[in-house]
Amino acid sequence: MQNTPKSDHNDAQRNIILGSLFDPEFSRVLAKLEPVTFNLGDVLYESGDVSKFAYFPTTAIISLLYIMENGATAEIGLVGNDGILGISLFMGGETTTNRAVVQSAGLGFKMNAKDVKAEFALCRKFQKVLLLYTQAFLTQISQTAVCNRLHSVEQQLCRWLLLSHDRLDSDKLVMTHDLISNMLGVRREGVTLAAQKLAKRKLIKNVRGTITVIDRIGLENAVCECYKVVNDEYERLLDNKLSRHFA
Amino acid sequence: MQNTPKSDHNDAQRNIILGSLFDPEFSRVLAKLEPVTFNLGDVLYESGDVSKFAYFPTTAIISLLYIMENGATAEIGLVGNDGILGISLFMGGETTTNRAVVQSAGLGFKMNAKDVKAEFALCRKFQKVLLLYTQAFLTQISQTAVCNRLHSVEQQLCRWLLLSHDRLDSDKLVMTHDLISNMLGVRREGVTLAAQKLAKRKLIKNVRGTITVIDRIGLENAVCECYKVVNDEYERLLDNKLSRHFA
DNA sequence: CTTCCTATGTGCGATAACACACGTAGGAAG
DNA sequence: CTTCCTACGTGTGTTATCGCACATAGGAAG
Repeated sequence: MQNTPKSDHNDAQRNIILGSLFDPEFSRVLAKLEPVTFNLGDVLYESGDVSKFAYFPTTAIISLLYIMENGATAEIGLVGNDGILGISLFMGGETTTNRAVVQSAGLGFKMNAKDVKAEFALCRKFQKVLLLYTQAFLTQISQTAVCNRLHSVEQQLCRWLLLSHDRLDSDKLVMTHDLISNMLGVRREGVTLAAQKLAKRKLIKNVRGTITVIDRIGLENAVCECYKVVNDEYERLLDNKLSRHFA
Repeated sequence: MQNTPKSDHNDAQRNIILGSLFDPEFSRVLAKLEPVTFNLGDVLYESGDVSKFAYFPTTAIISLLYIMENGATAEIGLVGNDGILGISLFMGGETTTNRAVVQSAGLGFKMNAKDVKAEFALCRKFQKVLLLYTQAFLTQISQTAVCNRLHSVEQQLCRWLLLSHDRLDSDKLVMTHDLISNMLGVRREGVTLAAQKLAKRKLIKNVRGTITVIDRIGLENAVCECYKVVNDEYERLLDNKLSRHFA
């Protein structure tokens, strides 16, 4: 079980929750982590599932979706190296009403539900950062609600691209319009139209199966205020230099 | 300062968070509460405010709104006797990005921010119920996001009426179409149209400044699934017999 | 009873997003 | 090179909601 080489240690710090811990807490938490590879489309939780694990992405992005009875979907929020998947474990509810899907393949770690709860109860710093993250995530969801109500598909696509870009190393988002439309809860054609407009403005490059960010600053100028509200709150609460703009 | 007569004691239990506590914790918490009267339109927090108090409504309803730069508004969620206003105090963020407005006048209690934090750290049961409530509230916001994305104004009005009705003693909602439109983030005319349709179906009565629920069951049949998702989660997490349907 | 403010009712053109249909093209597999 | 699946592009008509304009009516204050 002594499988925690130096590389894992460094990788774990790429996750902001884990990276906020110091020894001896960090080492103790690290000992309970297990590396995970997330593949595109993997379902980590289904609505109502009692999960055995919480997940700490480092390079992957996980999307939380609500699935309607008629099959329509809409994204609640997304989690990358800025957070943890499995809030309900330490909040006490055990389950949520969402599905968690891997939106962008990558790496991360998982931890037993039991260990998460134990550390949450035991370690002040761990508890504090998890609660702060939960508040930040709450802001993300809130702004998703606002944006869904008041903004155009094009603006929402901008916001979504920026939130995803912030959580990736690359400028390439391997992602079909169809998948994006499931996240945004709009038609595939709507995403195509919006992506074309952004491409025409030279903000992104739009080729089969991949959207490439070519003008990050331009995107930030094009997006609605919702992006900044969420980003500022993540920085404030998690001392998070997530945004490349401020990096 | 010995102003905690029997009536206050009973009133406090009407709030589900407070009502979930038992002596001696309940008495200790009660001693730190101060009765409050909430008047329609009162702003309890502004976006970014560090509040000195958390609020526990008993008969009032508080609405959390996001205000856009251009003045447009949209509701994130609402809090009545089922919850607490001031999640950011114990989550650690101190402020939120929302405005808290009294949507329906009534009574409740407030508690010093310092006392809230102290009790949260000290009292396991208090901490537990607050975190469970926060998860329930998170579900409410999530479903607001979904509903904003996928459902019609009429369905959203149904949901909003039911959520409000659940948190009131009366069948009369003292509320103009204009105010409702601010909550739902739609035009006043849109609310008028939707309310007329519901009135035509004999689900509500619609007179100047007041909407009266006359067929609760009918409304529950007319509403989208979002209402039930939220309601079920509140019941599951808070053992909450809030819904009159199940009362 | 009259005035006047506010809430509601209503109509109309504009727009964004929808549903559906079908054409085109990238690129892996044979 | 051809086949074929999938992703993307595009057109048409429909619908929900918007923005604006203005008419009506409840009801408190004088």
